[in-house]
Amino acid sequence: MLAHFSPPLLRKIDTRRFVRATRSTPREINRLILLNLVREHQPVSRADLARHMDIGRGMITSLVDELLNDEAIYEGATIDAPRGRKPQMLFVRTRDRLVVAIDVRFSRTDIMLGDFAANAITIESFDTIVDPGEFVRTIVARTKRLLATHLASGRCEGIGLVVPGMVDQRTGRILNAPQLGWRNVDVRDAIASGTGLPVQIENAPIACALAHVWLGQRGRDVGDFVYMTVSDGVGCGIVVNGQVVRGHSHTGGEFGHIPLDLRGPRCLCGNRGCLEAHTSNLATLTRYLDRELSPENMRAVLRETGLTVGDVIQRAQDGDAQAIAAVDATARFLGLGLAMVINALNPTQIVVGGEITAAWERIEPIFRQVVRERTLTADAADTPIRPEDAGISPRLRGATVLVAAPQFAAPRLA
Amino acid sequence: MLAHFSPPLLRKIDTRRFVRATRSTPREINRLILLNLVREHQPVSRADLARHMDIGRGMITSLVDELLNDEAIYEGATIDAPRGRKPQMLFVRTRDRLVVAIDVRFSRTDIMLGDFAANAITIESFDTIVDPGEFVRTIVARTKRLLATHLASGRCEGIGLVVPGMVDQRTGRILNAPQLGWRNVDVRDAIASGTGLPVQIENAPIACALAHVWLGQRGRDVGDFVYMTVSDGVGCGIVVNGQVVRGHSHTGGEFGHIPLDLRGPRCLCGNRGCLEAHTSNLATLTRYLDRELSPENMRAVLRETGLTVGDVIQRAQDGDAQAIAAVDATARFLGLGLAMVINALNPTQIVVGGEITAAWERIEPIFRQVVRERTLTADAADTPIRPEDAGISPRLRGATVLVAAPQFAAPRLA
DNA sequence: CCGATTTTGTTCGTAATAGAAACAAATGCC
DNA sequence: GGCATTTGTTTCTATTACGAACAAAATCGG
Repeated sequence: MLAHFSPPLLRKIDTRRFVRATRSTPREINRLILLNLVREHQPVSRADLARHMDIGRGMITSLVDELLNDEAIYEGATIDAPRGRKPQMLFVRTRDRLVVAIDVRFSRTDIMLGDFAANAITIESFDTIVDPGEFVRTIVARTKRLLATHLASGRCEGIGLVVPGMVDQRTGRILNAPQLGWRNVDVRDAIASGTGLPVQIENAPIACALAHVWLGQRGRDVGDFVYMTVSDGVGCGIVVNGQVVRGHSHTGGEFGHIPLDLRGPRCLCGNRGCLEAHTSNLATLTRYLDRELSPENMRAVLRETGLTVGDVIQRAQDGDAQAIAAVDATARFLGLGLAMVINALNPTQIVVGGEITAAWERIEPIFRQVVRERTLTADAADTPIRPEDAGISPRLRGATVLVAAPQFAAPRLA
Repeated sequence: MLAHFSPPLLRKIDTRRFVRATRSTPREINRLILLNLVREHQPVSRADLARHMDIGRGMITSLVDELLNDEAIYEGATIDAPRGRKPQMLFVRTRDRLVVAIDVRFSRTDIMLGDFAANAITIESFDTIVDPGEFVRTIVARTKRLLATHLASGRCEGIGLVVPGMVDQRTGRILNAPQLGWRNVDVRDAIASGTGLPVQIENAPIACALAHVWLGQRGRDVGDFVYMTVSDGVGCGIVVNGQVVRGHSHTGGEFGHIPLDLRGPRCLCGNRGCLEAHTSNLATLTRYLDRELSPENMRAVLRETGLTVGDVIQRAQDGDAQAIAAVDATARFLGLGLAMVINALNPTQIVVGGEITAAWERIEPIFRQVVRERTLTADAADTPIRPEDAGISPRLRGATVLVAAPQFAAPRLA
């Protein structure tokens, strides 16, 4: 008998769109498992793989031959062993498989040429173009130039595009990206036909969560966690049972617009008291400036003062009482948001990304206290909450994963 | 190549505990698909199944023979057809496969002997026994008597136990059931050894969600939805990507203790302003009585007045202004809770269970208005919200499903 | 230096099984 | 009663997991 989930998740087979097993199904599954084992244990020998999979070495030879043929993996040097024939090590091919990763933000757009492991070859940056047609033309031109310049580095397998908004995965359309003013815009197909490359598009928090799943530390359990971005907006990428939660109409993870206080500050979404209106960069900034947060005066505030949250955090660290108060208040509200996520989903951990993580040492004890007060069990209260690792933009890493991960992801079956 | 999720869910294969495919894997998968097809399309012929699965009839004959041998299905009569040989219909065996379903609530416990389709043979009810040892002895004795009395009805395949609290599926222990005062109590293994039957235990909202998945209308999409119980407590059973969400420490779905208003009424959990403190039966009742909701005076209020939410709803329907105000307020707060769920998970639908559904026609327009105000897209605002169908207790149906569903659920693979 | 030992990787034979096609059975129609 | 039509079974074949034998490559001990 096949093993069932252990806790039983009791997934019902959808009798309208199931995937039947064929004679080649076991081979495809095992080949994929093998590829993932190489990915996580490389360098690794065939004999090691046989032990990991509890399968004969003969089977491994045949599966490895297929993967070598497909250029999914390659053979490296033999390695010293204490006794016996020296094993030949296997590696996943990443260096010469290229991805164009694009991160579109409110003011700036980054475009990176990198390999399958999200190692950057070049990064360019330019002011975000709000007109969709112009945006597509620029992306196509820059992509072509990048690839022409780095022709020798390898073959480009696709373009990953991360946008600040909701994406309909079926059509590839951007349903709503308030920061860009885009509603029901299709840039995916235009870029794909312009460049001749497959384009994957995804909303930012989900892309960051995927980056964490696929490029996080080896061996870390990433089956159930939440990635919370606290930046211009506040949103969550949710991973449950190893899979991303997109929601029925692609608007899952919008914890940012759950109200903390019905009498709270006005939010850009039009309501009052949203989590986002309490904890976004703009919320912290306006709190520091003692101004009202509203769609109307937001750009004005930014222009007049030229301040960013980074500045407020810096001033807080320099002892500015007003800045300390503003950041601490953000930390308290963030605690309520985190408690909300914990109560709703009880993830193994929450990863927090965004500028506010620069003040981690200050905010951590504050939000932790609130989380303790607002959760029901000791385990839940102790849910690990970590800041996103610094380094390459998690969104560019996410964009890369959009192209690379499908080659490694588990198939749908039954 | 195997089909990938479409939208790509990019499930990463867990390289520490994957399930490898063997030579018999395709057969087991296809056998399970076949069984589910019979379940959803019965009565159904072999030729029909071959068309559904896009597979040769020979294959079907052989798979059906296996299922007949295992007594998972049975052959019924032949059916009239316009031309050709009359098809022989197949059915899933449910009538003579028995389940003891137990629903433990705050004051009463129900125990039902039913078949695999949750058709009741007998239902008994008794005052809930709070002492775990005494509880186990009573359950064991009643189970034995039930089975002895109805020996002829079939073979009992297990006991399903639904409790108002968090359950650790690994150990089967009840971590915390505030209404019963149980903390880290193991009744599962005691009942199992006392009766010699396998016992499945689950928390109430998840069990109700599972009942909806497995016993809901045929052909309805149940891959992404939330079951919200609004009763003594307020909790959610979450189903995402076809699977139940339990959470890392088994405390997922606790939307009831997310605050709506930090200055709101005190909640039994110790905090202020929880959704539950605004919308539970007790919250509605105390609001009607204009009393404060608090752990201390709650039982007193119940004893003094002898009132239930049912009474308040009845009075509201009879035109009692105070009752109308109380119910309408509950509806508004419920709207905030529903909006919270929609923003967080964007489910295809939300099913609401509990006494409050008796006032559906009154509360529906009120919470719908709040949901519209507090959601971000038109699709989200229009999320179908339905009351639980009346009839057999959804919790007893859930208890039955705990025993029956594992025989039909999709296997873990890769 | 050479055989024994150990470990890695390959090849080959066997049993199981999906898939296809032929066959048998049952029914209505002309 | 043949013939068409549909259902269900049987038979055959190509594929493939699995196991075992085999070959290769290294160390070690005498």
